Amino acid sequence: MLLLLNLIPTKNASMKIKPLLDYIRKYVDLTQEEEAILTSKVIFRKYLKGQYILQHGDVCKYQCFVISGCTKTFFLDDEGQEHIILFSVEDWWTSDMGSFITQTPADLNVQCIENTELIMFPIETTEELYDKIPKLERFFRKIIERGLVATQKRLIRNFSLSAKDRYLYFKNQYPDIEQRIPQYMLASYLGITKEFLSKIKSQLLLED
Amino acid sequence: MLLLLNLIPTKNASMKIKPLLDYIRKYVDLTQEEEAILTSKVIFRKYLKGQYILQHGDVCKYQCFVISGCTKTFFLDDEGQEHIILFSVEDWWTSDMGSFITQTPADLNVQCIENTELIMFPIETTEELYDKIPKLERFFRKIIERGLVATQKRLIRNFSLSAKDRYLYFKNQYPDIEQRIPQYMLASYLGITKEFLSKIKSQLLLED
DNA sequence: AAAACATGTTAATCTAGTTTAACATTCAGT
DNA sequence: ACTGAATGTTAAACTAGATTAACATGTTTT
Repeated sequence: MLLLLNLIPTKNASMKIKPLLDYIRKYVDLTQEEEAILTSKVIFRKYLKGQYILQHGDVCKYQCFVISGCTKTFFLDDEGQEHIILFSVEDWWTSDMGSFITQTPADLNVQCIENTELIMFPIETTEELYDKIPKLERFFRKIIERGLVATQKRLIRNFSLSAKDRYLYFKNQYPDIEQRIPQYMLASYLGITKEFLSKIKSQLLLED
Repeated sequence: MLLLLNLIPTKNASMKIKPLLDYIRKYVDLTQEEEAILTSKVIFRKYLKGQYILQHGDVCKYQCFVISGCTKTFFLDDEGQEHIILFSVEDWWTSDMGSFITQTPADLNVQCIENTELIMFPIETTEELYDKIPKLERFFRKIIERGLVATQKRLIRNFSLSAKDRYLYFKNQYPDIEQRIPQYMLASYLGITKEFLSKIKSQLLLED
């Protein structure tokens, strides 16, 4: 019975793709035909907690939209230290853009820290999709613009805020994410050690 | 005589815009008509050393391509400390993308640290330009993708490299820029104090 | 040529954040 | 219920980089 249901891809796909279409609608208006073309060109996929969507050294073949779950994007420095640069939850994107646009081996790793459902845009169909649906190119331009601004602001925060203020900013900006991830991963994201994050939190508890 | 020459805008413009057209050609191929439309929609402007192209609090109305000269993009933190996030020289871009895309007051300042010649893309004609020349939207998508990757890599470097290694990276990546800017600005860009940069440089001199 | 200002150096003291290591706690697997 | 692995806390010693301040050099302005 379950197997049978899996043989009806369009119905299945049209339900799963809803979060993405809702998201796209905030930026551009697609016709029903355009939505159908889009649906036919993307890939739905589930990963289990711990699985890698992208591994350092592999060429990044997809830009991924997260339907459910949570991923961490990180790299390992020369000492093998893990540095998390992004958590992606529902309605966020993940990939190694550098690897994707140049089709060279990735510096970054993307690993699921929860069971995760994704919609993947394969590199082979991306240009075709832009040609067929110029509005999608506009959409991607806009979200990449926003991505650039967000990254720039993060850079600024790292320059100008103390570790404590970066933690408070994160807590305030993404109140739900803190509950979903281990503290040592948050410490890595904030650019500090887990011990120091622990110290910051106990200091904050004393303050009020 | 000089005045007379200035009355021939097209010829003037067609000479000045060459560096931009050469730059665009690396990403997309424009027809002669498209190049002419582009030329008619952008603004050429010169600034003197010290002048501001954008000031914190103003809404950013332009994305600027640098033909000659050098600008610094910076912000002031709560203590009034200046943090430089970008130097833009020939063939680089500058603006406050966050302010530009949302048309809200800028966090950033852009100031010329040399006499600087720019080509400015005004916000009012940008969408029109994208509609008339979809290849330009592709062009901007591509350069913004590259901008995002560069910013992300800078974030990674700030997390994983020591001040010394960040300095060496800069020196290696932009050997000519170091000669054009005062050390205290480079220190600000690297996220360290000018005194510490001075120490790093004297340490490096001792090393070999 | 002097004054004034911008930039650079050196060195002492200070601090934010790291490292190490010992000990709790939580939670999954048997 | 027991064990081991993953995660979290605390505290001491340590280090990268900041701060302050005194002095040096260079470059505009008058």
